[in-house]
Amino acid sequence: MSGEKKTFDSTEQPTLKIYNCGLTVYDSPHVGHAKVIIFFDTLRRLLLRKGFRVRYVENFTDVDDKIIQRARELGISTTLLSERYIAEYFRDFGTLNVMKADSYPRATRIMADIIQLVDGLVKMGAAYVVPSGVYLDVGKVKSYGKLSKIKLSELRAGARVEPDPEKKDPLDFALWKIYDEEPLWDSPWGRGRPGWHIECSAMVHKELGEPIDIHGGGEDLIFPHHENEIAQSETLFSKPLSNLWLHVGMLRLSGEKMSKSLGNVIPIAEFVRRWGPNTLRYYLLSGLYRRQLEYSINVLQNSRENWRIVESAKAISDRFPRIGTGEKGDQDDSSAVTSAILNFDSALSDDMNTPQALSELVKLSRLINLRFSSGQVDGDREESLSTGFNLLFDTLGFSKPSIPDEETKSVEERITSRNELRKRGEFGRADQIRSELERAGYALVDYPGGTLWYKSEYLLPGGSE
RNA sequence: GGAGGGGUGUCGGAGCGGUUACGAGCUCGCCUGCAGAGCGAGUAUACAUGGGUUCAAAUCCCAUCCCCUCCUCCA
Repeated sequence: MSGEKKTFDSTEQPTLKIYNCGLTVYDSPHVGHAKVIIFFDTLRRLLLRKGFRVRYVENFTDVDDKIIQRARELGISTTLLSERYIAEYFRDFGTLNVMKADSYPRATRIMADIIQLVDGLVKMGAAYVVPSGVYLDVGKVKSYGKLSKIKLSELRAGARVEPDPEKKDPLDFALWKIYDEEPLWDSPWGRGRPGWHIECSAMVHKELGEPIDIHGGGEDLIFPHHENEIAQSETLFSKPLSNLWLHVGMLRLSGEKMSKSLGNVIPIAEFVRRWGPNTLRYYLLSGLYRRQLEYSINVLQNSRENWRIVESAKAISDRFPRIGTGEKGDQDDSSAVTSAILNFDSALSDDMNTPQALSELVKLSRLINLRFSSGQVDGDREESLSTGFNLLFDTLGFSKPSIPDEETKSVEERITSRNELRKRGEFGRADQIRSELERAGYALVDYPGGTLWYKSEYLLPGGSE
């Protein structure tokens, strides 16, 4: 709201209430959505590690003009359509290793609460009823415009939509729209459906209670959505809706915002198939959350090169959990670990500086790769490079691909036969096995004690497909 | 037109008054059966432009130019 940073203290305030404005489910989730969701996922992971308890709520907008239109085109019900995309949402964000929210309220499931809020606003005189629906009277809200820092007169001057003659002021917005086409809900003012903004006010009220600690979403929601939520909730409950607002910068594709309306979207599923989930996370965290990020092959290749270093270190540290703890008493990386964690925490604590946090992860990764390549892998203490590395890795929400047991077995068998061939000097056949495994997505690294292998996102087709 | 955010080396991207951010890419070596990972050296002047403040500015101030977002639904 003020554009300033705010400090949370886990001892004074053990539980944080966070609400993120989720998706309107009429199409597949795309990488622009992932930018917001992965940001909030990382924020949650940091807060949890810092000792907070977090109650995180994210909604689905499942009644909306676009959903209705889309369902009509496909000849299916709006419920079926939104269920389909909600299922995709869970599938895609599952592969991106995003933690589940504590609750996923849906507009259609809280109609009674929505109606109650609208009714409250009408009774207070802050909203009025006309034949087309119920509108919030913006003139009754003294601080309207405080979030987006816009003056009413300027908004009116710049308005791009023709005013609805039934509204008192062109800026008044619908709380309830009266319709005669499905889907419909009964209300004291007539059958119809709710306005977009009121659903979030209702969900926050029901699930968390005002004021919440953090309210977030994409920067394109600042106006009018969040401004209107504030107008509704604060008029009704006379207390702040949220103590802090976090808005995530848009993802741009060739200079333009990636959005469903413009049709220039990359679905998450498609991205993951080409680049992998961790490369996406790395890429999205490689810029500050509040800044806009450009989507280009060049940048993605960059992220993928960085991710390669990290995924290699992950494989090494899982194989050698005591790496960097004093091989024969002469090698101890504990101070490197300590300072990496320190820098990492201070970067994230300062308004979630994920690019700096990533650089600490990469530094530790390089150190692990270095120790591995020089054979210093079996330390003698618990606290190791790999402990520190995993801490950063997990806080940023990276993941390791799961491999079915049978596949693990078959890969290991092939590696064994490759190593027998290598022993006999039959490098041609050995290399053939290696390249087959690489085509299947497995990276092989020979070292004096054997062969390390792992599933690698670097081997995915990337932008070449 | 109004509001908000940006313009940093080949590229991504921090920094926002004084220290090499970090990383990727490329070149040449080393290491390796070959790879991978790693190591060493290099990749001229990096901070949109023009003024100013200061002992000192990418960082503060003033102008100018360019880009994006919002002012309709959008993460």
